[in-house]
Amino acid sequence: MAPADSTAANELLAVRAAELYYEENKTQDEIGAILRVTRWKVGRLLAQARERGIIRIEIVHPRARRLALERDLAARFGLKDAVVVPAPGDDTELQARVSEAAADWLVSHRPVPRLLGVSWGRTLHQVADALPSGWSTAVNVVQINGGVSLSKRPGTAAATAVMIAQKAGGQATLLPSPAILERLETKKAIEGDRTVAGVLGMARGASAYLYSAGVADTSSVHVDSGYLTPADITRLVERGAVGDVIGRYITAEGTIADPELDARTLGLGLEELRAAPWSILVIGGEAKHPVARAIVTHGLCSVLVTDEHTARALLDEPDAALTDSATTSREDLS
Amino acid sequence: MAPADSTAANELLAVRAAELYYEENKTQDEIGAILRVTRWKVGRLLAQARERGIIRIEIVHPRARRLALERDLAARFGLKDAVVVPAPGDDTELQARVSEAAADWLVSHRPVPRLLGVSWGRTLHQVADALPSGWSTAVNVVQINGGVSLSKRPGTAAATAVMIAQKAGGQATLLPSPAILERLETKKAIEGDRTVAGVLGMARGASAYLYSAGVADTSSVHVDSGYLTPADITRLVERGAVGDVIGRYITAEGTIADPELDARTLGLGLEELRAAPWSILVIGGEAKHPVARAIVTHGLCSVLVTDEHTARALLDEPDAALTDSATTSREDLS
DNA sequence: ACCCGTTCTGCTCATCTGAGCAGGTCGTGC
DNA sequence: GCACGACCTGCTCAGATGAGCAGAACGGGT
Repeated sequence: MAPADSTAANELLAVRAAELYYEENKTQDEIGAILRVTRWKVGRLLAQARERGIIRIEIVHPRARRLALERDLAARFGLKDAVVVPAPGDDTELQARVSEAAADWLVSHRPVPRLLGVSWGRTLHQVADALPSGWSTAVNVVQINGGVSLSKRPGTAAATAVMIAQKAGGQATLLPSPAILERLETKKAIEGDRTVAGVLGMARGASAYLYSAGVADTSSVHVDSGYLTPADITRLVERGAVGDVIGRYITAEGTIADPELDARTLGLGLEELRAAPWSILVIGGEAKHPVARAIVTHGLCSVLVTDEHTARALLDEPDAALTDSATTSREDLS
Repeated sequence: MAPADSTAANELLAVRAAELYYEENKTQDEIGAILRVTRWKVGRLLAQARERGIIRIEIVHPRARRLALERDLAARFGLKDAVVVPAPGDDTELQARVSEAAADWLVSHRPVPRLLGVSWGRTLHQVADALPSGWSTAVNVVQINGGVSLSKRPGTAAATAVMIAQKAGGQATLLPSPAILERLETKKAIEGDRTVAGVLGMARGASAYLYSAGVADTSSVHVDSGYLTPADITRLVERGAVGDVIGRYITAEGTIADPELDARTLGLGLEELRAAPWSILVIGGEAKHPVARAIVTHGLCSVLVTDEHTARALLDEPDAALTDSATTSREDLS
């Protein structure tokens, strides 16, 4: 190896070259004249400076993306696509950016889905909002899980689906049913209803699913909507639930946390999500890291739209194959 | 003007183009294919992105410099040269970087000074330390103000000068005298001494001066060395002193704060500094902003080596000459 | 002293990129 | 309805840049 002295001298030269090139907009030739080296050496110095991270290039824009993270996510979890946006400090702003990015993805995604299955929630509503009118032509929309009929703000679930369809000049088909039923028989009865069965059938044939996920805590929409009590949530958490996917609470291992409750939950199943050609998960924020990990590591989505912190959290975790990750996830419960 | 929609669409395109160009190292041609625009448009989008500040390029390195600030400083204060280094959080580190930058400047400065006049102090000592052995050939060094004979660490003033000379393979000539004398007669007597007069004469003929400056407070080396009492400092501050330059306390207006004290101070005068072809001020840190401003605005240095915060502080201050058009001149800087 | 592998240097050449220009597009005012 | 001007687009062409190569310089081992 060359003596340390020459390395250090080169590094200093590289810094000077970088300053002149990037801050002063000089050509490599001019820089060569100033630093008394050939222009080829200037080129090499700049290449070194870039490699060593002396030059930091950042794209500062709310709509910027983190392509490197996207590539890593797709490779690590076998995703068809990933979208990662920079995370602002503000959590509300973060949700907005992630939703906007999801809307962007939908707009530019080809082929355009003939029929889009959607869930509902705050995130999905923001995605709908962010979609430009006429974002596509004749995309029909179908709900894939029960709505919020008990909600304090009734109709938001329906409004989301309708808005998405309307803006694409298509029709929305709503699932006229609560998300979770109190009794299994009721659920079966509703499921057996011709209309409901028809919608579910249509939903199963959708060419893409768009959904978000909730956290298993008392701030959940399910509690808010009256479908679950705080006590239900506590029980779910005791059973290892990290959050819900289209109404179904799952554990870190990607399994149903409470089969009895799940049986009373109306809508598409996890397997249908997993089997779909395009299942797009839109999720952002620190609180959702555990659910996001559960979904992504168990193949429940094929496209992930998220923020860079979530992306890094997912990538930092050693591979799920390691057994002791189970014990680790238990600690989350305490 | 074009409709807002197209502007926004362009901005988004510009962001995508920037990502592909700077993060993915794609050519403008490839980007054009991806974004479905011509490669010329990609070039224009990138230019726009750069103009609008969407792309931020930063050089992260301890030896990096702030060339834009250097240019502004030189233009604003009529300096022959300026060196501005990025400021780390740590103040000790900052001093080290500024000193190192001063050493770098000396090493690469042409023509090499035949005789270099130096002051002393912590900063100067660090500069000496940072100089590489053999940084130049046959540069002789002469002290330009009295030393710290009363100091708790005697000899550091001498050591600084000697080290600088030694590393350049030259001779150091020391000024064998205290910095400030108690009585005017003593000062005159010493000044009249053949040796001292000879050194001072030599100092007046130096081709460059290298010095730092002290703050007018009780942490000053002069107090530490016993030349001044805290009470003296208080009196100086009352008279408007902001700090000392080669032992002489000056006000923000660039004038001698206390002529009586100044008369008892042995060494080069301010006028000699001002008249010198190369007078290099090495100064860094928040506390020294006022002295730095006094020196720089009154032409006492022709080369300034400092940190970016000090540089910005100097530049932010509206010009002393312009009273009401201060805001206008701010805009000019952008 | 000599050889060999590694790194560095300056070069050619093909490619990439920005400046500048002619023609097209759009909105505006008469 | 039409002409005008501002802006945008795609182009030519020259200058800037990176890949790849042959020879030089260097360091270490025998």
